[in-house]
Amino acid sequence: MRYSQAFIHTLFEAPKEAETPSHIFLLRGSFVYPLAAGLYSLLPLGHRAVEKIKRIIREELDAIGGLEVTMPVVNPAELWKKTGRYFNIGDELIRFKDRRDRQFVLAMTHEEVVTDMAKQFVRSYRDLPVMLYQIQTKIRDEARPRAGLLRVREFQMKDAYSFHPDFEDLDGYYPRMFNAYLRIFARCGLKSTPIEADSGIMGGSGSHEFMLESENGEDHFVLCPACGYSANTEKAVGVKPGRPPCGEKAGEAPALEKVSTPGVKTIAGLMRFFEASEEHFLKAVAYVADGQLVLAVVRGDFSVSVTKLAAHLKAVQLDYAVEKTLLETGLNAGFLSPVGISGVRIVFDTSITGLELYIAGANEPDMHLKNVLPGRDFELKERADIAEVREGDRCSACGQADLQIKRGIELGHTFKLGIKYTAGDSMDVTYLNGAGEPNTVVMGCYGIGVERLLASVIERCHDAAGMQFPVAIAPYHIIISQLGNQPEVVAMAERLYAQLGSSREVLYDDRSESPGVKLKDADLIGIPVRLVVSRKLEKSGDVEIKIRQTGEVRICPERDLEATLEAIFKELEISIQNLPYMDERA
RNA sequence: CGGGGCGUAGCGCAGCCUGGUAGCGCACCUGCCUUGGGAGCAGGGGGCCGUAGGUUCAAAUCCUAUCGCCCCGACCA
Repeated sequence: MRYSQAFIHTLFEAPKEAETPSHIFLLRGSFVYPLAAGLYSLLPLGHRAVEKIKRIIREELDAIGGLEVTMPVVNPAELWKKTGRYFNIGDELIRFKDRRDRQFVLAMTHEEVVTDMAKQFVRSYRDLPVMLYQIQTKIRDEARPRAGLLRVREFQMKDAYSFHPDFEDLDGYYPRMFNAYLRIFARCGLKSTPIEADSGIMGGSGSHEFMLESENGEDHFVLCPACGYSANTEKAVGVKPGRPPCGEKAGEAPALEKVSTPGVKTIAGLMRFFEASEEHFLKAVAYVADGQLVLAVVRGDFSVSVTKLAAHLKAVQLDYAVEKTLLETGLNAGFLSPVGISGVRIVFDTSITGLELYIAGANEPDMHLKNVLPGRDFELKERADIAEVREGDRCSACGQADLQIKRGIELGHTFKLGIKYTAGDSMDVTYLNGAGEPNTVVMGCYGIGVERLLASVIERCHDAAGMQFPVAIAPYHIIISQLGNQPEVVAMAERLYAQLGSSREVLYDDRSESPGVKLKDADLIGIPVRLVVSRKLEKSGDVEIKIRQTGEVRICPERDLEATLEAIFKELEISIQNLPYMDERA
């Protein structure tokens, strides 16, 4: 492709809205063009890179028996009502009516549609297992799109769904998908960290998110440097350290004491007032879980994990309680306390024990309670792990090291769905087993955001000058930068373009721009191999080869060029195939 | 949805406080010249100052409303 015809319009300066590297370079490099918040067109370069990612995904999924399909984005609402998601999902799901006033949704994922297909066609155990996948547009009215392609409202997702005769078969299949995911990300040049993810109300027996460690990610996960335990902070369990002795012995506990704390509003203020550190306080937070008021209580040095609390309560909808709700129940926002209230479900975190004294709110303005003893001053009935794990908490898996908290981008998610969508009270999908008895089909589902994967590669592979694509997903393999427009230079560049074009994807920069412009553009768009043709080189019959990733420069006689390039590409491609985590294939 | 910031040429910005003929750099077009890291000279085109009201003789500038975009948070199958 000739650069002058390639619809590439790079930007000298980064548009001001862009802050993360992938966002900046995607815009500057003419890969994407923004249409509205979280909506992007893919320009020719971006489109080519995305198509290459899709090809890798197809190869890996086909290799584990996947069958590609395409399902509609417009779905009848009826189907989504059957699984309950029409009601359970908030504004993120776009709902609308057609001209006949029939209700529809724009699919944000395709469990309903694919399960409907399975219901129609899976009759016998002979039809199982089967894995269907598609690479299709997903629409989600995200509350806050951000960072270019990292979080958008319309994107292409590879979503795969597997159907199994029983949980055992799903458990057997799941590692194959797990490893296909590792291979897909590795082939894109990324080392992904699989972490345990929340399964919450979804039930099922397991879920993994594949994270790319990145400061610009929006997810947090913990990692144990000793045993490798890793999990989303929403789910991760750490050892909660006991608190240092506070001078009082529980056995001879002093009586509950009400203390006036006029004007003391903040935790910091209370700590000064009582001359006590955070862990001596009870922190109570009020939520409304599916319409029911719930008080969550954690030790003062922890915070409530909304995900863990929702999972514990099996709640579909969990929101902070508004002050009005609290007043109606006789509770006082800001001075919430488990002491002396009734008729409200209270969940205590496991950090709270009946052996320590605490300071708590008094449920009335400007009053706190001292010497609060769980078990004596309130019933310590419902205890669960509802606190968010913290950096430095001891690993609960091995007990050997302190957990680290990392930021990451979620590249993909695999999920043992179980029978959430196939159960009798959902879409009721059954097959006949060998004995002629009806059994419920068991499902798994697996997703990868394609454009996010592209952005993630750039987050990881770039320098100050621009992107540095691995060969496998670069929009072109080679860029020929013709410097100078003397006839013999042009002739040489044209010759190389014609010659190399048969075996490689070549972008030929034929513009009559100054050398600086061409070289900067070549760096910016991250083509792995750059060939320079100039008057000086032409005279000696040489071509300059520069490898984008390493910056290595070689001068090569024209007659040796093809062989040299093949050797270079072999090396570049092998260096990806040989990454250590490729050995994790099952 | 809460907090903050920004809307002036394709991009980056100045002008706004203190109202009075809309500017700069890059990009774009024409010509000459130049070709190893975003060249030079000359000429040229491009604007409903986000939108709508209001104040005023006069509004990019002051007031009100509204829309859009970005960042932080909440939320996120």
